[in-house]
This record gives sequence, C-alpha cells and structure tokens, in this order.
Amino acid sequence: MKLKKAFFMQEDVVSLSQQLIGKVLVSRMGNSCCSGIISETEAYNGIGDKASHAYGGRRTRRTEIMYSEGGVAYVFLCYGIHNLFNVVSGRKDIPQAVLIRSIIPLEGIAVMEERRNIKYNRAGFSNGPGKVCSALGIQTRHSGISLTGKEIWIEDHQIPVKDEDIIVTERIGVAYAGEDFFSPIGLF
DNA sequence: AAACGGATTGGCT
DNA sequence: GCCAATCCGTTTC
Repeated sequence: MKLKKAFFMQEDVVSLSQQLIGKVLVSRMGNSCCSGIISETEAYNGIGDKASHAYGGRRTRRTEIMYSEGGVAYVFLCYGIHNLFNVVSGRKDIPQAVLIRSIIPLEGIAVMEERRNIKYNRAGFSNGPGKVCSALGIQTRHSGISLTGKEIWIEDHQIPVKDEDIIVTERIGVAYAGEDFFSPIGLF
C-alpha cells in the first residue's frame, strides 16, 4: 500500500526516519518501474541542525523546497556529480527531511544495472545515497515533486522491522555537525 | 568577482 | 588508501 500524505506530515523527523526503514521506495520513469527496500536513512532536523542545508534558517532557491509541507522530494546535487534524494516531512516552514542512504533492490534490477552501469551484486550495488538516485533514475529535476504522485512514491509492504534491528550511528559525512542526530541502519 | 568546500563515488596506486 | 570529478551556496577580496 502506498504511503499517504499524512505519513509524511509527522512532526518527529527522527521517528519518521526510523519508520522509513523497511518501506519500499518506487520510481516509475517512462516504462521502467524500479523499487528497493529502504535500508538506511538519515534525519535532518530543522534550522538547529548544523548538518542541514537549512541550518540557521537559510533559504535559497535550492533549499526552499525543504520548507514545504511534508510529502515532497528534495533532490540536490552533491560534489557537482551525485544526486541525493530526501523525503521532506513535517509542517510548512519547518525544514525537516530524511535522506535515503541505501536500498535493497526489489523490482527492475535490469534497468537499475543499466543506469548504474554495473551488474547487480549484493555488496555495493545501491548502498549509498548517490547510488540510490542513480539506480532509481532520480535527478534534481524531481526536486519538489509530490511523493504521492506517479513518478516517485513509497509503499508499505509490511516488512517486519524490529526496533532492536535498527542501529543508530553518528552522522555520516558530516562529522562537523556533532552527534545530536543519527542514521538508523536496518539489517537485511 | 573569485575562491573554497561539501549530506559522494569510482578508479587507480 | 588517495584523488579527481565539477555544481551550488557561502565566504572573502
């Protein structure tokens, strides 16, 4: 079942990032439908989060989308090369988002292999935020689109994930931000 | 106006 | 393990 807007409007973005573990991220681009189980996420929590592009209340054309009401995509280019996909959550004008850091491929593996230009191997195929976007065909032009629409959405496949199976770690790639926030890693 | 660094990855040593 | 790739926002001249 497809997650509805109310799910994305939850105000506790850390809790939301945990709930997203085990959900299924789907992209339909043209004729290709690809999906994967979300296995790693990272929460970006409002203007007080030093790691967030919206830290201190910054608003630019790029980050403006983070201030939207929950349920849209925030996609930006990192290091000039990699697209990174975030789920915008919470209320309007409160910049919260969850970065999808890793997925376990489910459907459309042949298409994802083509996009990634490598063969599917369990180890390193889609275990990074840039790789996730590459595999699913997500680009910056998708920033701002609805996550309850026809190109990108998230489904609940009732995959059981216990709290004790979720590992909480320090921020990844943003050591300067301190350890207030976290990224849960699912065990699959 | 120009330089610098970042929520990363893949290829080469 | 190190380094290049190379866009966007911030800092500095």
